[in-house]
Amino acid sequence: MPRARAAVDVFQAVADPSRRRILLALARGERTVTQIIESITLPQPSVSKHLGVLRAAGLVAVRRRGRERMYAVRGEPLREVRDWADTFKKHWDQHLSRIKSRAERTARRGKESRDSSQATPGKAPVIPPWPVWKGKYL
Amino acid sequence: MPRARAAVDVFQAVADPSRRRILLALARGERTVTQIIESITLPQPSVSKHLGVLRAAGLVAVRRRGRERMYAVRGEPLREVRDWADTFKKHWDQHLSRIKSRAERTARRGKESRDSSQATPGKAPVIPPWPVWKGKYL
DNA sequence: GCATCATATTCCCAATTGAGAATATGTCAA
DNA sequence: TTGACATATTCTCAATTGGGAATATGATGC
Repeated sequence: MPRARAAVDVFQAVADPSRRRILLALARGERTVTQIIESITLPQPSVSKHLGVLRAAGLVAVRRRGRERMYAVRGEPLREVRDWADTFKKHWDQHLSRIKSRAERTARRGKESRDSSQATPGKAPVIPPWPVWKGKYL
Repeated sequence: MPRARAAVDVFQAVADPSRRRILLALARGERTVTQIIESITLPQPSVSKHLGVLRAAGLVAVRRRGRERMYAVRGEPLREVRDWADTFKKHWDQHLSRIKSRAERTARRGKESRDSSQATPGKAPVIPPWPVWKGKYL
């Protein structure tokens, strides 16, 4: 019921592209906020705010060095993300073989009349052809 | 700079816990919307809407079976999530060893210029102790 | 102290989000 | 056709979000 806040939930924290870019910039080693700002084009307050979210999610660690702050990746929370996605590995392995078998089936019969509107009683494809719009699946 | 919409971006789509639960429910095989509703406690319109988002992200496939609809996981987009998170594997592998080596380096007379913020000569941990609240890092 | 650099915080705003209720669409069965 | 069932869509609402500008805090050097 409670909405997952980006300030706490790793998946939410990682959902923002700017934050992923920040993490990527930090992947090679510690960076100051100024260095991060240089690598990704984003105003300083935004970067600081994103860093705050990443900090709240435990994804970065801070250390003071003089008047600057060194940020470093703290990758451990990402393990959950990886493990979760990895759970579905079989589903993306299976995907191609499914497409393949479907293609073979379709090729064996000449033309397909209509697809998702009516499933053929004998063999109903699990994965229908997917409408694509702007490079994304609809 | 455009905000990533959940209806298109995989990371966003996966950021919602309810949607992750739906995917988990589908992980074992095709399910009807009603079956999904039964496995996760959430009102039907919410489930349908979440399924719409998952569909828009290419994470599920639909197939009609009579008056019901069978949803199935389409895991391929999750590969990007996994690969991205996997990029940081070294950061959770090397986490402890990094603290260790840095502690050793610093202990060996930390020449590292001025850590004017109370660099306790002897050990300056890269990762400060992390405040935890409700099992999450703050 | 004072000016300056580095970073964080606050405030405002438009857009997105997710829940919930009500309603609409579509399909089967009698 | 009528009615029950399965699912989707619409609408409203409150909360969250991210950007931008302005401002605040904090450390350094003179």
